[in-house]
Amino acid sequence: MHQIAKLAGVSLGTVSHVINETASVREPLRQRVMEAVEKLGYQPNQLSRGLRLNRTNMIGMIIPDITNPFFPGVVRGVEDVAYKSSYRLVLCNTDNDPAKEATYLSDLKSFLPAGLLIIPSVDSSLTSEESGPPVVCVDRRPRGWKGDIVTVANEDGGYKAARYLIEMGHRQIGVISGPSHLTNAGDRLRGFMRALAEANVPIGPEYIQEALFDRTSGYSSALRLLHLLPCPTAIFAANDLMAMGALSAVRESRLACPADVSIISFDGLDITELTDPALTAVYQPGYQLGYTAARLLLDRMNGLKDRPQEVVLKTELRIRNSVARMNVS
Amino acid sequence: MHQIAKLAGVSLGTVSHVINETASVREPLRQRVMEAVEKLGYQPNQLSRGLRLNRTNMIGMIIPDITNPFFPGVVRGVEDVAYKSSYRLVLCNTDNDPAKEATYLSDLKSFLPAGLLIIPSVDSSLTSEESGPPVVCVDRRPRGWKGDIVTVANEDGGYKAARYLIEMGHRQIGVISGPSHLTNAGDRLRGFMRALAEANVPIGPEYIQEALFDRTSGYSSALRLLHLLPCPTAIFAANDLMAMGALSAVRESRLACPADVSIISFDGLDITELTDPALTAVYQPGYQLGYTAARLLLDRMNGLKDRPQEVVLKTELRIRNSVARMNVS
DNA sequence: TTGTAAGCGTTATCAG
DNA sequence: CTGATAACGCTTACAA
Repeated sequence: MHQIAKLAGVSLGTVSHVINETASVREPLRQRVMEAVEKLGYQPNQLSRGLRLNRTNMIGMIIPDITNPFFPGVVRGVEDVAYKSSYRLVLCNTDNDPAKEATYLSDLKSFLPAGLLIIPSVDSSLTSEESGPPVVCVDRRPRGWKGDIVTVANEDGGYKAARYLIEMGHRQIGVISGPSHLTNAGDRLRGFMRALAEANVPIGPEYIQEALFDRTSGYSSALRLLHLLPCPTAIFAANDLMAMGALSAVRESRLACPADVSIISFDGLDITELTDPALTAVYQPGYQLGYTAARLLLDRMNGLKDRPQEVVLKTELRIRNSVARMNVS
Repeated sequence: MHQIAKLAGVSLGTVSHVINETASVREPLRQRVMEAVEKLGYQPNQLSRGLRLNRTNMIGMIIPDITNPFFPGVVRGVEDVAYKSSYRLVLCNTDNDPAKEATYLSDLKSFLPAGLLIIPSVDSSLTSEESGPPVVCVDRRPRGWKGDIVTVANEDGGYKAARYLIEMGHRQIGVISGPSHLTNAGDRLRGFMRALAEANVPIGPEYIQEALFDRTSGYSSALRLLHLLPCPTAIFAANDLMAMGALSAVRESRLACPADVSIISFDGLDITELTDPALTAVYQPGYQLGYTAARLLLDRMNGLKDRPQEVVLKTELRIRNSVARMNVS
């Protein structure tokens, strides 16, 4: 910036003024400055800029597992609205590791982002403080979180899954749930159990396995389920990754899906329509989730002062081929 | 920091010394300072810190499409080594949009990252300059790039795919290539063509479709291929996403894979072993790619001054069920 | 309309 | 061993 000022024969202040259009500068001067900017390929230093302004143009986002195809979908939703508003989205992946999440969160904050989007995997380290950038939680609710949040109707989604299984005649049902400390996992399970209870379908505790929302833990949970007697005729996996693991387990047990055991899932990622069989699932709108959260965050960044909002998006049952009709005995 | 100094009754300089262990401070003082740090929940401002030090503790990474499951794998590889060395990885997704890539690149740079990892989708905007943070390219080589780069043996991988198809008796072959301006797409195609030429298997230009490395373009390219006469008995898709699109196309054309048309792919993501049929593919080690690139970047950041390195990882054919043996007529 | 200078939160140099 | 103080690159009153 010094160089520009020198090259254009003006002062630092003036350079800043023409760059930020913060004061009307006479045309010839403006020209000279812009030329200098071009010639030197000047890029403003965001660090000093942010330091001065007390905020940068970046939106930070923390996701638990970049490897789970559900999250990239929500990231795309965020990206689309953030970029259009000329904010830059920077992503941090925590691997579901609470320590990583805490570190990334505080590190991100110390970069003074304009806003923060968090898919929390842990309760701590997140308190709706007044100071600092606006934060909106996405997909999961940390215990005691009182700020903005956008989620999907997990309880209702779980309910729908169970209803469908029951309608298809299943009475011996296994569940692969997500980590119990995650609200979305808990809600899905609760909805599922509610439907079973309403229909008087019993389910023993050993038929409810807790896994980690990833493929390998879904696989081993399914294996445990398949070794139970009586063997479940249907399995509800609380997300697609675990359902895919379950599918592998079924195959390796020399069973057929859905002939021997049906699988119903949660997420409805489009890749699961290519599996064998295509997975019936409760679809949740990942892109919309991100899109909505980002819009809300932008509103906050622009000074919206309402009381905290809670947006809940709908889910929808997508029937494909992984659930067979049972003859009720 | 002011507050800490005041609370501990010392000067700013001393606080800094204590925090960074940049001078041995007498124990009682040190104690007082640390207590103050704890009590105030002090987090150093990375902006000012970076401004002063002329570099931050973040590693920036630019990926072209977070939605393509191949990239999250390489991100994980990077993340693992970066985090262990207490660097923070921040990700930017460009959607294969050259403008976005340029913007993110220059924005990232102006945050003075300690290093930069780029999976380039466009040639421009990347010049191996002396100034600025070390940069290593991953997976694809921009035209004229003379700096560090780690890729996989794409040409050889393409060659392997064609060899296998030929060995299985296929003579009428279609190709769904990636965007021709991307080196990895070009290399894969070149290797593939070389094997065909060596085996005297002809292929008309209309049997080579260029698509965008995503599912929908893979789908429509496959449709075009399937309408040709004679219809290809095998299709090589230059990545898994396009192969999955091709699979959909085959199904919707009421053809069977591999009975009517075989598919061989490139990537070998683990989700493609659950498709129907499981996809035979040239596997490329995504995690290793990221891991290796990150190691190299760390070396550069630590002052390694060698001439630019070029690391090429091996690929490997993974035979599953999507390629049938043909009776050579 | 333009220039000057203070200050954002750190670190580093250099006296005391 | 500790404390002033300048400097990092930029924005913004305020003065000219």
